[in-house]
Amino acid sequence: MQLFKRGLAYRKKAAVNWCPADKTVLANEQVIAGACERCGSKVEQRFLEQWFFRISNYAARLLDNLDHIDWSETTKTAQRNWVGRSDGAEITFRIVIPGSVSDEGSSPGAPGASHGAGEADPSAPSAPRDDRRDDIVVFTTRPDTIFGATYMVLAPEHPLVERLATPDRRESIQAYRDATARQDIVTRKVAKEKTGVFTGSYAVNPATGAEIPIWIADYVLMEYGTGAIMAVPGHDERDFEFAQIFELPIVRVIAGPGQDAMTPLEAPYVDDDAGRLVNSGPFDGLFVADAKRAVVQWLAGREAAKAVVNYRLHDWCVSRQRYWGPPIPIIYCDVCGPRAVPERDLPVVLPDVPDFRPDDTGVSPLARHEQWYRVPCPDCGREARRETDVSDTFLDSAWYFLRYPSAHRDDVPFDPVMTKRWLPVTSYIGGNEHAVLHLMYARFITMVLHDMGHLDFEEPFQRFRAHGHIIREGAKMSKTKGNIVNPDQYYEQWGADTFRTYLMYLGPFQEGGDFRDLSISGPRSFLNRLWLAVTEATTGGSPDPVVMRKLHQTIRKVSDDIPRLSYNTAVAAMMEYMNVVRKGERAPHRAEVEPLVQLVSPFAPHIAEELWERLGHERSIFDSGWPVCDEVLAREDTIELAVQVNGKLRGTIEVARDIGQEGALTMALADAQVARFVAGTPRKVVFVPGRLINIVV
RNA sequence: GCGGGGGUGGCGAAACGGUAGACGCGGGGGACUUAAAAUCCCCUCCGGGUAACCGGGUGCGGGUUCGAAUCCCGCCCCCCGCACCA
Repeated sequence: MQLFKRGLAYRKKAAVNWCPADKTVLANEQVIAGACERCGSKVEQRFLEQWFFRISNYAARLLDNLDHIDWSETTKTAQRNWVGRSDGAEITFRIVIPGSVSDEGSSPGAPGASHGAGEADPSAPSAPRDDRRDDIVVFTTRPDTIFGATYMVLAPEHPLVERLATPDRRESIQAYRDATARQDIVTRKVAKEKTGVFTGSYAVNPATGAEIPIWIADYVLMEYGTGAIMAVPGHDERDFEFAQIFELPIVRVIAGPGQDAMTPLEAPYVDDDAGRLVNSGPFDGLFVADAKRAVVQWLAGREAAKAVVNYRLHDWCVSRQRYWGPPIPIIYCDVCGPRAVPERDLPVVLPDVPDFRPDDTGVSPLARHEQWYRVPCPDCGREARRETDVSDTFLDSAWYFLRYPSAHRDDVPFDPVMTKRWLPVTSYIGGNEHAVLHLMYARFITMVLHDMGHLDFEEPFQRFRAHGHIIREGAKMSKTKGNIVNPDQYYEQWGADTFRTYLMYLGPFQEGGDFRDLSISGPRSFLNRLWLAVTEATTGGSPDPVVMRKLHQTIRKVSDDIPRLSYNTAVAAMMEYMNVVRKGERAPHRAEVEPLVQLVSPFAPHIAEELWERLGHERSIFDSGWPVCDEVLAREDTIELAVQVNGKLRGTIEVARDIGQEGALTMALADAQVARFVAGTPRKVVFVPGRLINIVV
């Protein structure tokens, strides 16, 4: 509702995927090769009035902020690609419709006949017309190639198509538009053999003055840029393919290394770093990067072009024609238009109805319940009706983290004091499949709430790390694929603590891998041995200093590893310590194992809590704090120093921790094994304190 | 096609440019036990050698360095995202 009031929520007609058998709208992800993922029926395209959020208004911020937040690089890259910034220009082309009043007497002839580039005089470009109604604006990232634009393509849905279609072409154009509309949204956007139809009309290339044919083709999408392109087959793969099929002229306007302006084109030349302009009048010889600016500037002087940034990011469609979901809180009044439901009437509660399934009309199940949707207009009191669509569940997940600390408040979504204290989220871990959905939506909603003054931060998650995915039966585990492993069987056989510890120990947290359950007995026996060590621990005498040293080294290691998400090495370190504690048959001292129970507690909380109680503590282990490494106790007095000769390991020597190079060299040379390889005086000695000494001979 | 992550024993994996394979699984041998479980002790990268040791070894080919799994250049393969976005 707040988005609506700020003009960030709006309604428009949009194409959706519709499964005729399941009678439901499908997400693009649920359409596999043009068919419904569940029943295999051929999916159709339908046009429905839907609610959208203007996330595209935030494209620049969603992109720029990525440079300042601590997220996995892979997730940031996915978001950058999704937002998809393109720097380019909009260029205006004048239209020439044969036989109409705007036809200025030219005789176009057949498409592609004699409308090549380069024959016009670019120093005398055609003057801009006052009447711009019939102009076509295209978006391009390659304004430098305009001298090679030999035809134009509009999306079949482009509103000017009807005007451009000459009488002899109308029928085939309508047939093509119908065929395009019948395609489902997914196959429409998949690269395939190019198809298209000539409209019969022409556009004037503002650089060359040439009249170039205007085609429609479904490889141009209405929703990106302006829905129209200038086609440069000499330097674009798609245009090249199209031009070959329909025998349209292909002109070279950029030459790169190893090919000059005369070499015939067998494939488009798309390198934009090394190329220089040719056949481009005053711009010949310029590098592409410079030409981009120069051409736009030149055309801008005649109001035929302007620099433009385009984003791939589309507005977020939030309407769902389902029963289960939060009803969109809007009331339609014939007089007042769409009105927000007054705050005092929120939330809009779903009616208790028996028939909540979608039907084949494509409208929401709620639209069948007149007694629910008929309400008076909140402004004028006249008869009005509720919106009957519900909102996308992603809308809820886009702000749930704001609600969590404030779940006790019934009167507001989130408590300002709690929000200030707990948010933004310091560390967030999730699947990378959310990189462009949940994580993008949550950032957008947070930015909006920030702009409205409700939050003092605009990024919800300071740090994000993506966990890996466990692969099973060749696929990522998922509920819809049915290849999940049910943890219940593991809880029963091994216990939840063992299973948790095993999962953390399995491998690097941020990488995935194939599922296998062969080695769960390792973590299990570790916990068994922990249990024995703690329950058999004595309090008499004093702890073994060697064991205590290892204990404090382990505290340091585990404390370092957990924030790095290096859980597998943390568990390994604890196992390693356990091997020291339970060496032989000796009963460990209590001081040797008590801090270990605390280290284990995040991994095996139940056993840790139980052992903690058996150690005589009355309060929970989770109130006990975290053990701290005592660096004095952890320090080694003597170390093993590696001895290399010419970089090859020839032995190790036991030396004082802080031994210097001189002492180490003397001891190393005294070692018989080392001496065998050292003949004469060393040419060079490399000494790495505490690590190794390398004698170069 | 574009982008990201990987390639190390029989397996999962460790390793600030500094002793490759920690830790665990699997395998082999042994102690305790009537027996089993649990526990405890050894061995387990490859080749040679009774052994001490020697040689080789981190996908492939080069390079930098006293020293490379790690850094650089050029390849090969696998996984994951995105993709007719002008």
